[in-house]
Amino acid sequence: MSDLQPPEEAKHLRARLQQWGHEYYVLDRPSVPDSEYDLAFRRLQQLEATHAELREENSPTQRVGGEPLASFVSVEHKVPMLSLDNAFDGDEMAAFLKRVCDRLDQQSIPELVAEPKLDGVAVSLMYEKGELARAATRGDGSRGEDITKNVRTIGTVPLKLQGKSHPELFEVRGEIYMSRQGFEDFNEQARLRGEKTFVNPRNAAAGSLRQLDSKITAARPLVFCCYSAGLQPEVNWPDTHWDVLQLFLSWGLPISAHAERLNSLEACDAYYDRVAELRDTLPFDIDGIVFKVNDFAAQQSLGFVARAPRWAIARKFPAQEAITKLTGIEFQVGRTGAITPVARLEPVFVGGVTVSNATLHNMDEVARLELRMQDSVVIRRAGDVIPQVVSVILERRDQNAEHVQAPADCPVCHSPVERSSGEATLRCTGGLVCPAQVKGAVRHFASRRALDIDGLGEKIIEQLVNEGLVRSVADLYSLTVEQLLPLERMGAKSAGNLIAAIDASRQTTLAKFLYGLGIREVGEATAESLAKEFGDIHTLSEASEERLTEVGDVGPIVAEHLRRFFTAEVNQALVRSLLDAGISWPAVAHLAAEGPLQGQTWVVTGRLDSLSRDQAEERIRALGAKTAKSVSKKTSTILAGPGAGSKLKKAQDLAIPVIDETEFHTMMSELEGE
DNA sequence: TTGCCTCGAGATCA
DNA sequence: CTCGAGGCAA
Repeated sequence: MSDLQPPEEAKHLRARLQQWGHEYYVLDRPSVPDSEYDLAFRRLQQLEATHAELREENSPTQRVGGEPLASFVSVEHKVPMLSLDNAFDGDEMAAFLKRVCDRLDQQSIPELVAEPKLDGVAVSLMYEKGELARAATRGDGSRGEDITKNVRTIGTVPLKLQGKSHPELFEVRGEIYMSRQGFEDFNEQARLRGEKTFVNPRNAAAGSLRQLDSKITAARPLVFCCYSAGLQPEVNWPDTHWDVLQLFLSWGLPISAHAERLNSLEACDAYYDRVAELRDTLPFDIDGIVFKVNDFAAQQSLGFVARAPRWAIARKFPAQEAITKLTGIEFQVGRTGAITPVARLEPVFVGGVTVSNATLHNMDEVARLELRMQDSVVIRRAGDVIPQVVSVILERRDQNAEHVQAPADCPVCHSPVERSSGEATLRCTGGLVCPAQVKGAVRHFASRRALDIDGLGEKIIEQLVNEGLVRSVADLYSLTVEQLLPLERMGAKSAGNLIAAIDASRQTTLAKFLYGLGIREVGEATAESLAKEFGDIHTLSEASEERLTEVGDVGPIVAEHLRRFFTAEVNQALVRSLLDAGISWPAVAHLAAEGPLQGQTWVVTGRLDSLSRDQAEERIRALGAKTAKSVSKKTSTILAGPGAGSKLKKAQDLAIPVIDETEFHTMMSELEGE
């Protein structure tokens, strides 16, 4: 070996280490003793240490981690990482398959690929010229974080693909997880060292990936398993999902050992039952089975809904349940005054976490459960996360158990409670008199998506309101450093930072401001639409309900909430003082002002192929027209796709021009060209 | 809703 | 050393 020149020797060592690593981690069948691997590994380290020019990012030596990062960088997913629709029982599974058949316009079920759904963290790996180029978290689906350095340390992730003829660039998606054994062993070691332990393998995996120091990640027993392609080449690529998995496998990318092709509902159910049976004996946690339509052409014709493909579904295992005791009920008052009963529970470990609270939503739910104080209850972690009280175990009820009383007045400010007809929720009528509502309003106002006031967290708000320093969001703008200093955990530095953050929030956007006001039913999207449509707060605050309804996604209910908000004296005063405090925003060009379609009102209905209805409306509004959801005699034109129903009929009755998608595109490009 | 990581800064102790 | 805030993931 030593008769080789260093470059050749390094190359040679890398090839061998890569092969041995693959045998060890992926195939689980080492062909050489650990000692031989270690020897070669150290030799390579030595070579790289003495010959800087021989260092490589994807050398096996990089598996031990490198220099810590200052922060994670945000990266874009060219192909969005969507989530999957869930099926919680056999009926929903059957309904999914029926939808697939209907949409494909065929009688028989297309071939499906099934595999267990690993309970870990989803990741995207980009391979460029056969080498790992980038690894990223899922994030919000369109942007995630670059965790390449951490992922490089995971033995089962190939740094270089095996074989030849890999595409120039492609993306592998999969799950990074910790095996049950790895998790137990790690915790055992941590306990011995007196360090803190993880509560479940999933959190252990997620936590390990979030380390800025990849050396720490390297010491964690993480495993990778891939389940699909993301960005994929257009030529020289298989036609089916299954073949892609086999191709991945041939390149050394680990795939599920349990993947199978299935052809019927019965086969899917049988597969599900079989894996469910196996679940406890598997070396890793799973939370269901994923079924995907195998053929890419079929996938393509099925397409997507909102944030999930129509060609795949996750059939979840029944949520884990546990029995515990209700120790009390707390009535929480939210920022709109809504009073929510929350069950306080004796802590129980269920589905990997300790649950001690569960929302009961409203008094109807309490009645439905027939819940009484101190009852024994069944708790479930529903869907993914939110704990639910499923039922009461009546046999264990104490004879004298007290009924749950709805509060007659607000538990915080003692204002009267109202329950409007048709609504299940109780509401405190205190408004700004109620400290709980003020705290909620401030928290919302300061939140990231609203005015984004840094450093104004829960505890500080609590103190500000309790001390009487803040009675409404407007009071934030007259706070001084001196007023803040007496608060807990508030030194000169923090106080200065907070005042500066509040000051900075004066410069904002109309949409953020509107959203921050916390008007009922006005979320980010609606606030954005309103800002675009009206451009300034005065016109908006004086707009009639009818005028408001003309805005996309504002219906009669939202319009009424808006009207009610802006006609209330307190709110007018609030807006005035906020503006007086110097809150301002750059003028918004409001789109309805001009454009070739000015004065027209369009309605979009039916299914469109090349774009969503919302996108079509967006495009229409950009040309100056308004869009509405229902047809009236004021409607100028209706864009109708296949499946249009009553709206199309009404348009025909009223003799309103109807165009189809093709005409629409022609028309739009002409007008946009002007 | 819970659990995890990271950062800045206040609190505490030597 | 500990706490609070903030961000992220399921």
